[in-house]
Amino acid sequence: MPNTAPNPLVARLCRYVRLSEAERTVVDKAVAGPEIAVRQRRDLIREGDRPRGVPLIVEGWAFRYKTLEDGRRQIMSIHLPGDLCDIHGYILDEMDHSIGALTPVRYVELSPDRIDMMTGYTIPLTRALWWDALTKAATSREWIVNLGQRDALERLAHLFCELFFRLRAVGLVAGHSCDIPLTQTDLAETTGMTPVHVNRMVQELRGRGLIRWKGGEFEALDLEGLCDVAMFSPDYLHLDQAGRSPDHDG
Amino acid sequence: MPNTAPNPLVARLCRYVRLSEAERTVVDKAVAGPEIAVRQRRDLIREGDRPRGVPLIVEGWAFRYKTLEDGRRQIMSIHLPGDLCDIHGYILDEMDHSIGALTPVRYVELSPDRIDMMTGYTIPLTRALWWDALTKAATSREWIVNLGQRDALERLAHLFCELFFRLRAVGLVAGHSCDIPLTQTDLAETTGMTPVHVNRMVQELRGRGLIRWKGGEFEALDLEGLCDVAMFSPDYLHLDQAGRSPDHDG
DNA sequence: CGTTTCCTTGACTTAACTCAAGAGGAGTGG
DNA sequence: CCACTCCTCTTGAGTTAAGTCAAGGAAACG
Repeated sequence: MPNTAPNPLVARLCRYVRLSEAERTVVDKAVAGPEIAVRQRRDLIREGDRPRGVPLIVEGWAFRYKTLEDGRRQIMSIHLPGDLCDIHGYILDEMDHSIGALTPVRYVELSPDRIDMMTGYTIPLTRALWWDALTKAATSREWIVNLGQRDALERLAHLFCELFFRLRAVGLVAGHSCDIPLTQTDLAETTGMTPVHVNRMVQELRGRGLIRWKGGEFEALDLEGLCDVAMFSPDYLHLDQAGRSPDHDG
Repeated sequence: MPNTAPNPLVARLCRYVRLSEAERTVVDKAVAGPEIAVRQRRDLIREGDRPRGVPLIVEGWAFRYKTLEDGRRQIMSIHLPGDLCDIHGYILDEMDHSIGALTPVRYVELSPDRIDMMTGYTIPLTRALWWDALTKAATSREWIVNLGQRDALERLAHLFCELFFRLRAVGLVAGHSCDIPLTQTDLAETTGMTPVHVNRMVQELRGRGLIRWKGGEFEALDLEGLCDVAMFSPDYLHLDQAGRSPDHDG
């Protein structure tokens, strides 16, 4: 029985535009398909593979990464439930990086023809898909700023802020708390520092009373303070204008 | 007399697919429009502005950047002639960053309806536009890897490699030489280091006999060696498969 | 209950930054 | 044509943020 749960892509696209019943049906059809389960720390797709379709994360956390010849690894993006990984990525002949599962992940693979079914169906739907792609591009750019200009503490704080805002946008924050099921080594590979130094910076954030984070449970004790440390502004996530109809169920 | 010069967007898209006469005409029409000249170090568009259209760089080097509250600045991407800056960026209400001119720049601003004219005209054309957007996203991700995992020397070498390959792809390399009209401060803001340290690293690359770079003229004395230092692989630029018909006028 | 993974801490090292000053060019105006 | 400024590049000396190495502890796992 597919899709008894709310379609996460519909939820996502409704952040950007108001979708008609017909549009929702099209998206539902596009997403209808077997869910694939990936175990923690396994890959959804590997560098060098020919892309088959576009993964839509239904549950769990995924991440894109690249490994250098000498083993250094960098996480290039983190994908949360509802995230579409690179719509149209299937156009390229070969993956230039890998996508892995940080936690156990369930996802649906949208085939090119199902993508085509959505793009070009109506203008608002196309627009919403673009919007999603654009915010992902903006997020990549923000990570460049983060890595290039912020020091270790700011960088870590910024990542926590981003994750917090993104999780909140998909309803995964309760109060000031959410799950952040990353290891400190994951954070290190994301922020370009060593695990040891991540540890020290996490403690610093804890010591300043900004965050609690233990066993994967995260709490923003002082969100404003955390944003200040990070010089974080959620503008690049383009949530505000988008959030004009949070009542997805019309 | 518009477009006596070859249309740079046609040239770009022909890297990805073979375009029909009709498709070329559509692209020509989309690009037909007044060229805008921007003086060196001025902005094409600023953070906070409402995007008007999509800049297509005709001549010169442009760059996206973001400035933090305290003045630190990061260059997030570099745009060379033929580059389309974020097709569909006009969908977003507000720019979350600025685009400036590194050199004197001439560009055409494609209005949303001209973009729409191209997207959806035919499948190959749409595909080519997507391809272009995808390689730009891949480049952003590679910059993340660069900033996160490579040390100063590798990082600088990597940037030189990327610029060299990209310039070559648009016919701006002669032999092993090309213009790289950046200051060392520009490189610093791109690679997330200080100008002083950029200087030292440039000298190191010179000292190893890998590059010559003086007065904006760059020469890859030992391209292979430079790629080795950088652990550079041009895969992410997705030039190879694309380059199957370099004879654009065929 | 043993093993593995992850977190934590300390002591030491190093890559990169900071500050400061000088040199070389390019452009400008007297 | 020279003096001036401005900008970029260069170099040196001292400092600091972050990395390295190593070991112990805590928690999770089978």
